[in-house]
Amino acid sequence: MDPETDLRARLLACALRMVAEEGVASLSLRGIAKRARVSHGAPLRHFPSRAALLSAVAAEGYRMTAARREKALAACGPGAAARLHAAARSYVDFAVDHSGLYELMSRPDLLLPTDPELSRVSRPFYEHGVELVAARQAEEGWRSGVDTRLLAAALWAALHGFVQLWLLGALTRVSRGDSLADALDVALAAFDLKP
Amino acid sequence: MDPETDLRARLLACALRMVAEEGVASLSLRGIAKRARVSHGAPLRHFPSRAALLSAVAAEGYRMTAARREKALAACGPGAAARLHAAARSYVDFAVDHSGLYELMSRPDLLLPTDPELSRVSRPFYEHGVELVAARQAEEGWRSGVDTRLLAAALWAALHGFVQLWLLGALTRVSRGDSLADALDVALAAFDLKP
DNA sequence: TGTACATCAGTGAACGCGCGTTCACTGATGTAC
DNA sequence: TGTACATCAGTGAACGCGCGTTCACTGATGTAC
Repeated sequence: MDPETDLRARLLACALRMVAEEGVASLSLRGIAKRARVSHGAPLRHFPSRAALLSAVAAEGYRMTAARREKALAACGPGAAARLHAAARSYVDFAVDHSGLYELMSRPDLLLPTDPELSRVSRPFYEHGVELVAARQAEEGWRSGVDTRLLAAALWAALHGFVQLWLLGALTRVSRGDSLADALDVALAAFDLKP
Repeated sequence: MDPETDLRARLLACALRMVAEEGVASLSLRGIAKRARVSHGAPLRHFPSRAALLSAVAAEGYRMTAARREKALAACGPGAAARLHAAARSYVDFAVDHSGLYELMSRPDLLLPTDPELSRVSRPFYEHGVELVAARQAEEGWRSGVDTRLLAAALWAALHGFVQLWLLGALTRVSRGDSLADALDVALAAFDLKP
């Protein structure tokens, strides 16, 4: 906890700030070390490689987006449709608010393919999403004939693609206003994904 | 045309082969020059920078995917729904068959933001997609209340996200079989995007 | 309480790498007269 | 037909950069006796 001693936590905090401010490309070991006011070899005392450090940052991203979903679910109505919609909204909101971090999480070439911490935190996040889809199928008979996991994957894909286009700026030119929430709601409604 | 003299075309051909075989990361100026059996300074006689060369490669990618769509449209039925579906299928097929090139086309950080050739070839491709959506709306009253451009963008986003998940391998574990076409059809049908 | 020792986080110089780009050059080709 | 010149694609050495990682080290901390 002491910012002078817990260098591991400090490095992660610096990396989170850097990826938010300057993007994925700024995440070099040397740059992170410099930001943490520490010699450039020091990070390797806490992470075996750059990819390991970046995987830890990505894992933190999953924790953040999971927390955001929990908050959204706690604040929304009780129906399965409302809950699925709130979760989808929270996912997109997270990605747009933390676009650099989201990009890192989407770049397997920068992460350790088998990092245990990363799987431990990303898998439950995804499984929870599948459950939200299953709940809506069960409660409403929505898309009742469709394989739940494939439906969840397709929804995830649509959200992921939506975020990428939004970050590219391709959607601002397209949506009526500049509001992300409006554009997303219209897009979700077009696919019958809104309650 | 002469492979010994038209170095520009040769460089593009080499880059296309390299990105297919070894991915985006292999596309260094020096590597491309080496593959073309030419000194590492030679490419800069034909392209002002690495980003310019990569933009020309990406433009070729748009030409390829547009050609693929034309072929698919020529082979499919006459209805607007069938045509939209065929175009969507051809887009995903192209991305999966040329995943490295598709990744390059999706990486604006590697391309010139305002390359004229790239816009000249990508904009019509996208506009044609919008027209296919509009045609289905007009012919069938499908999603008739929804803004055409936003609907097209949402569809594009869904396809793009689908491809990314497929290339990640996330969908093979999810779909009933290993067939891309099957998974895509189920996903599109779930969103009422199939005829 | 004091001494000897082990541990280990962090240092900073160094290694070796590939990169994009620059630059003076060579040598072939085409053109003007 | 022959000479002088301009053009220009391609060469290869060099520059300068930032990178991940290695390595011998320092110095503080904790522990055993």
